[in-house]
Amino acid sequence: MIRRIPQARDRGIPDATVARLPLYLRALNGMAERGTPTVSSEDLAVAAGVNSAKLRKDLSHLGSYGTRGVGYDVQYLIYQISRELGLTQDWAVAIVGVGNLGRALANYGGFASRGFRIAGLLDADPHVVGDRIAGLVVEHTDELETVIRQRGVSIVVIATPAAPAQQVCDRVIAAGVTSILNFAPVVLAVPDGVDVRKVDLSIELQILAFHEQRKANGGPIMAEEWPDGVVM
Amino acid sequence: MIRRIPQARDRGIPDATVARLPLYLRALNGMAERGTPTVSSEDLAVAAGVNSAKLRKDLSHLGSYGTRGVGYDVQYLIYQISRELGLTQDWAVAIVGVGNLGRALANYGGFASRGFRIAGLLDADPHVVGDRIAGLVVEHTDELETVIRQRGVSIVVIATPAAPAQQVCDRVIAAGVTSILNFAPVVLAVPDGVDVRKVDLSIELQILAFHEQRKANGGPIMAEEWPDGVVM
DNA sequence: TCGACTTTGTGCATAGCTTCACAAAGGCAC
DNA sequence: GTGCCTTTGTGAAGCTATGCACAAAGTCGA
Repeated sequence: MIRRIPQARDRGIPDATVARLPLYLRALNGMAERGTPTVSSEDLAVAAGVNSAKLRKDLSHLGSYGTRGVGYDVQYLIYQISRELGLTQDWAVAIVGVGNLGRALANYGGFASRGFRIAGLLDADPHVVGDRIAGLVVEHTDELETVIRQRGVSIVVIATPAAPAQQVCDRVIAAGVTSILNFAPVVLAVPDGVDVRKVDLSIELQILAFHEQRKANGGPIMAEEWPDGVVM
Repeated sequence: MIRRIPQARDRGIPDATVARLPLYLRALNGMAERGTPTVSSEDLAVAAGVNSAKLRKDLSHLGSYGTRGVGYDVQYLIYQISRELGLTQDWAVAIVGVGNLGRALANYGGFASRGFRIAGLLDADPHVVGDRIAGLVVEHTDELETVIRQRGVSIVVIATPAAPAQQVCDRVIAAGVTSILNFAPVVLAVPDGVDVRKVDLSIELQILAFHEQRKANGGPIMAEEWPDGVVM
């Protein structure tokens, strides 16, 4: 039926693997810049901060792209991972909410270099609309649907406060978007078929605080030896 | 070295659970603001976007704080989760790197409300040093060790570019910090006993792109049914 | 007090992820 | 070609996380 020539086994890549592919890609790009022609799973694993067996298993899900006794060709592996992640095509991204975070995202260089093109910046605040940020003029959120449809936006970043996030979410989904990156501190309700990924800055700090508290209390072993405290 | 004593009465809370506690906490805070006195695991699970059995199992790791037939007392559960996460104490946080992202973090309200006090903003750029952001004056990174020691900083946020991140990391560890939140796109090398959590904005987009590409290609179900193509 | 009803806490089965360990595969020297 | 060396790719084992299903434990009205 449909020919998928370069891709014999792109079925069912585990989520955990997909989440690590960008990590490998970054490590590989660093090696490519330094002119390294090939890399072993051991070296790449160290550069990416993972176990080498895990790395090999991850890569085996993409195909058999290594050479036994030698390792992986850096350029070829970069291409294969990029293709698997969909980074060989151009993705139009819109950022909704141009506060501090939205500005930081708009100016973040890590997007453009990986095939993500910021196609629109939108905000509800008339004082922000018209500002020029990272080469784009901020538009009013009234234009949300128009921007999405006319510029082929397929990924939307929500960087608004918590309150308007769900409404923005509903609107972009109605406009056909099925991939959302959410920075607002709310759980977005979305229909099946829509992917939401969430980044929460304060959650990460809270997880750190948990571990820090453990350390301060004399380590994880002592904790269990505390007597039961006052119970309500 | 860390002793691992697997004990029956182990108070070790699974990492997956710890990562969800802040989520529950936020949902509970919303309920507390609306004056809700008690909540069932079912309702709280919906608010947090998880399965109710998972929520109950997570909470059971903290203790038996619910009442059968009734649910959980919102205020009491907030207190217990906060205490477990270490949010009942005050954490002094320093942010290194006051670019767009550092500014966004400094102005982010979600920190102060959870016991995280920003005790220092540092940058290497003399043009930025002296700026007043979120009530603090930006200091030069030369002062890093002084700021950490004199203000009791126990958590450091690295929001610098990739290049200086490892050096900043080394210095804060040398100054006694063992919890680091890293926004720089590098894998930080740290000794045992130091916790690093990493937030990478472009990785999240790449994961979204992967799934978006899958959808565009006819969905993940069809993929398995494609015949094997040409293999290199 | 009792019985109907609600909701927790958890045993258990399952699914998914990680790590080990090693046979298979390729390069290289001679 | 042969033998040795390196490194991949993967079967299998072990570990962690998930979700079902239900007994236990509590509330509440009569």
